[in-house]
Amino acid sequence: MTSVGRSVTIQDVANDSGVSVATVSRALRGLPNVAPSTRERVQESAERLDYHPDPAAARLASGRSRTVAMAVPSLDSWYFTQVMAGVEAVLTAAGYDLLVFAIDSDSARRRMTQGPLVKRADGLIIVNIKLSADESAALASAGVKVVSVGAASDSFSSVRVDDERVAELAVEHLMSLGHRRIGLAGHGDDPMKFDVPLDRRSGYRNVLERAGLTVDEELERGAGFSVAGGSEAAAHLLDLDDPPTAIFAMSDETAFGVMRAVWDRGLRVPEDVSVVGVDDHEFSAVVGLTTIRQDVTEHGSVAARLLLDRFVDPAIEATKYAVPIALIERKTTSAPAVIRH
Amino acid sequence: MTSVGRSVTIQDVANDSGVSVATVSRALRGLPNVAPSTRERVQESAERLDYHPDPAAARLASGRSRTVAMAVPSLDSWYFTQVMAGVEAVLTAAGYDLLVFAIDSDSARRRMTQGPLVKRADGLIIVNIKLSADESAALASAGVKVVSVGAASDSFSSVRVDDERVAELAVEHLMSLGHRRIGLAGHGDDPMKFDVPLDRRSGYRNVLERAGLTVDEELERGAGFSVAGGSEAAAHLLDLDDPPTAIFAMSDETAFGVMRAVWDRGLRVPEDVSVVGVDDHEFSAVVGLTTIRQDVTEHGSVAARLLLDRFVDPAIEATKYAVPIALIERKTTSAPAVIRH
DNA sequence: TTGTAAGCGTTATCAC
DNA sequence: GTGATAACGCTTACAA
Repeated sequence: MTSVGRSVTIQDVANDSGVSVATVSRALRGLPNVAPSTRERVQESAERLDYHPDPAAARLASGRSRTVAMAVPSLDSWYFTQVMAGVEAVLTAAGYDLLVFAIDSDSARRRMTQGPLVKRADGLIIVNIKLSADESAALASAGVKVVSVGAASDSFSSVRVDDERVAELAVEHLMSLGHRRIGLAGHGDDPMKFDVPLDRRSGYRNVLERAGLTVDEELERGAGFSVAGGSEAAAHLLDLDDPPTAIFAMSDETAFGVMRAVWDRGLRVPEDVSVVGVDDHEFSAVVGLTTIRQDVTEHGSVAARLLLDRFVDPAIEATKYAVPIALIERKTTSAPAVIRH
Repeated sequence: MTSVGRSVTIQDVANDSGVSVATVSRALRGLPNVAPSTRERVQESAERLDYHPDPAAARLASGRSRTVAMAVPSLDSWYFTQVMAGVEAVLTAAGYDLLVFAIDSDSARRRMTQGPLVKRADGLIIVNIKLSADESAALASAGVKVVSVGAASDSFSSVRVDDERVAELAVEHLMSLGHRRIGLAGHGDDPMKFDVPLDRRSGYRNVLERAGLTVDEELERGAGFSVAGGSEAAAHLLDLDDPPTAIFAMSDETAFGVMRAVWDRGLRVPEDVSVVGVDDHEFSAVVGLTTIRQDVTEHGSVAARLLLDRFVDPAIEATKYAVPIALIERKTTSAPAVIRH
């Protein structure tokens, strides 16, 4: 229980151990060219005095902050916070701190690339955010390393799944059960900034086309990767003159919304409508949702690791890491009960 | 697109606007004693040069970091991230940054009160974490303001719900439907650090005792406020010789796990077992879970606001803010189908 | 192997 | 109302 006031500085440790502050700095950071006996003495002093280097001073002198920033479109989505959990665990183990930003407006977006953020963090992990060339350049020139989760990029490393394949797995599964009229919930409305939905739509179309079916754009309905979005999209699809017998939702949360809309109409899943999601959300097992599984936490831990690697070797080349996926069959998909029309 | 290298400093702005750095600092921070014309000129220069003060330098000189840290037991819980969303929104609006820590080990806990964290943040928001006297003292002497969400405290402000009342509402509802044998899922196993479960158990017992029923400890089963915890607790309760006809789960996530366990046994909700949760999770409406609603995001925004208030007036007294609650009746509760034994 | 000292970019305390 | 200038606590050449 220290008294209020000035805290222990490197100078205190230097005095206590009878060496200069420079030596203390070297000793404590494990730099070479320090006599073992000296290092030991310094460490002992630091420990006894409960010394902790001031991060702001270190940042000012060295330019490095041992902090990484993470930017997500929102904080109330399961996916984003799950990624964050993966990021945090790896960062903490490496002695880095995590700064979190929700990028939900243009001003927030500007703050990410221009504002003081670039001086506060050595690296930036963006999730489901697509950087413009200017934004990338600004970050690069400020010396901020970037790793992207969700969206690919040529200028920095990224971790994502093969989104076309994700959709193909889902739709192939539905087709194999006999479905021919398959709805799509979730191709989103912001293609400028985020291309996951577009890739998944491509995968969806690929399978239909390969099977010789014509793509009916009426069956593709935007949704916000959220429960509400899924409900809205499904409501629309089910009101069609010729409604789908199955719906591929672009996330499990979207799928939950779809299921809700189905139930609200007095229909049953999967008897009347089959549903497939993506993620393998914690609740999917509870409600028996068939889904395309991906380890979301791993997205985060891999991203953090790629970033840390980049810190130790800035010359390392940008990689595109693909997380594995798998179809998990549960109870929301079955053969269509009736052949319609 | 600036070139790589040194960024714009206060000196550059000073040169550009023809005043000293001291004046620039004053002008830009809105301090008094600056001629309006000067201030305008400085602001114009800063804008044009795209100047942003270095947070580390400011922190070093002023002692304030315009950053707050948030510590949660884990990042993969809906509750915590929802609180975080509320915190982030308020902080961002006030120009503060958010540092996130998962406190899932003793070393993480130590880092929170001793390590460099205290030099990185002006304030700390803890969620469902109970500080020891020593920890509180350490934080206080380091000048870090604390606000607690979930756990109350005498030394700093807190925001929470009336947890006894939460449980009472839930159990009274069950009793009014005719249930007499009511299970409790979730009183946790870490009473040293977190007293929400204990208060909820008190509320649960209060209602039973008021009704003249005897409390059967066999019906009280720990659970980790998670889906898995709920399943485990429910499995145990349902295997009792005289199983409950209803279960009060301490969170919606716990309730989902309870429901799963009920279904796994071939039983139905609510026909065989009624279930009530707490939170009003986004998915509760989807599955029709009866619950005690609380605005979780608001927990976070209120906490952040209390902290910011404390920054402007450190002498402000510690308050205990109680967030409102309400019973939301849905489809998981009904009268017990059979009067047992 | 160790010490000296010059920064790093601000803020704050004085004078003026 | 404005300007010097001394901190703030550390890192890092450069010397020794």
